[in-house]
Amino acid sequence: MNKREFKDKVYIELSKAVKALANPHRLEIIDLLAQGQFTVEQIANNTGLSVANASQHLQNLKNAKLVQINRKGNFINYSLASEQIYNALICVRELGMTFNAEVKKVISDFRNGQQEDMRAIDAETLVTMLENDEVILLDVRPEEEYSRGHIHRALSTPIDKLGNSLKKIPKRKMLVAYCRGPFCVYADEAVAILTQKGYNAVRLEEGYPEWALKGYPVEHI
Amino acid sequence: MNKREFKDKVYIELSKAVKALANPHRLEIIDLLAQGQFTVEQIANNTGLSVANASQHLQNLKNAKLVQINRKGNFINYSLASEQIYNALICVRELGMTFNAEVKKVISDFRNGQQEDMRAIDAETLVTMLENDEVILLDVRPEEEYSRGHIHRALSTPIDKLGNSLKKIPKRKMLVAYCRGPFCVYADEAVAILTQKGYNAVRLEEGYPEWALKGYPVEHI
DNA sequence: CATCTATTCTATTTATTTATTGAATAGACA
DNA sequence: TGTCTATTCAATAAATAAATAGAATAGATG
Repeated sequence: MNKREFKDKVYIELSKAVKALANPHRLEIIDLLAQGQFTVEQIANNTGLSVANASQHLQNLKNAKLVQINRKGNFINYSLASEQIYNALICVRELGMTFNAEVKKVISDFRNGQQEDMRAIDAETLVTMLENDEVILLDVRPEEEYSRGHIHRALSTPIDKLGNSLKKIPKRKMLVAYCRGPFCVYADEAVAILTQKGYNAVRLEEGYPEWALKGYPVEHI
Repeated sequence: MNKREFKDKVYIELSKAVKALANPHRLEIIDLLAQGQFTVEQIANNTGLSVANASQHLQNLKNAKLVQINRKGNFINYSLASEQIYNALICVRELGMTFNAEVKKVISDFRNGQQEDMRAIDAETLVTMLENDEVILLDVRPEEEYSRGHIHRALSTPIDKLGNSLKKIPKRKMLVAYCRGPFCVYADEAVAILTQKGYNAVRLEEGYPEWALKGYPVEHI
């Protein structure tokens, strides 16, 4: 094997891993799987794909060793093969958000369209606020995802049942809502509703997976 | 814009950045550009591409804002748009090397093919050794790349003129050779030659760009 | 201004990727 | 054992990406 053959082989193999990530649907699937395991149908529903199409993309990710399966009864659950995969997604997200102005534009357009000034606080600030007991932290993801793991001291208030949860929440404290990550809009929706109801609410910049990856305190049941 | 449209747009834009990296030749080009700026022809020569083809790939990278141009006389020099791009490459490299066993295999096959036990030391070890004046550090990249920037206290001993350089190098000290990065074979070739001539030589795990990115001492002229 | 040359563009062919549909499969459970 | 069902496979069509070769361009230099 000469130098050129060696380099060709190495870069071709390397590009296979990148190609597995080089598709909008697969990026969305990885982002979703960072919350935990999901069946093919759940993945299809969450991403707007047909089941067959979702399955194909999952095969693609599985071949690249980025996801793994785990059979439970009649269902097959897909999950990330390792935390490092999410790390790569964060890397790629940084790249996209830094060098593709369009990404930033789409996000700010969407948030402005919601007619809310979506201020966000970061993980470090939240840690201090939680220590001082200044805030109530709301996990607005579906309950199932909360139960798999959530930020220490967060309450489960799924976005679609937010109305019910409000009764228990006093208005005098500041609320912080978080969800799956920067491209998940549950927290935005929650802040919009809460603000409209007279609460003082902001979103957390980080989603649950990033929070956990940074080593901040989490709880599993 | 509804939720689905928003997500579709975000992930499509995000995938554009990834698609720019999802090609073996473009990965190799990025790896090369981490050494500094190169003309289209230099890039073509270094990667085994035709000039027209290299130019096309460069346009692709330019559209994704990953590389920038800088005109000098009759030539156009391409360089990475920011250090962060190389960061993304490292991320992707980690992903590939961790989850694609084939990458590791190709590398070890190639090194074994050279009939040398290619031991390597890491940056931290080297720093200590340099402080204790225990080693001579050799930059075996082309002289031009050395002159753009190199590791503090390294000598320029380009691989194709290594024979000439040897006269000045005493045999009693250990030699450490480094080059462009993990997929560059100059350091391997150098270690093979040096060992064969009776020197005690090893390669540095990191290439120059990684060394610099980690904040270890460098020198520019 | 004319020429030279590094680079880019255009057109074409070939290869790869994606979505869709309907059929096939593999495992669970009665 | 047979049925049920979640998932995958296979075939096709449509879209996108890549390599090649030759023409075009833009800027430098005399």
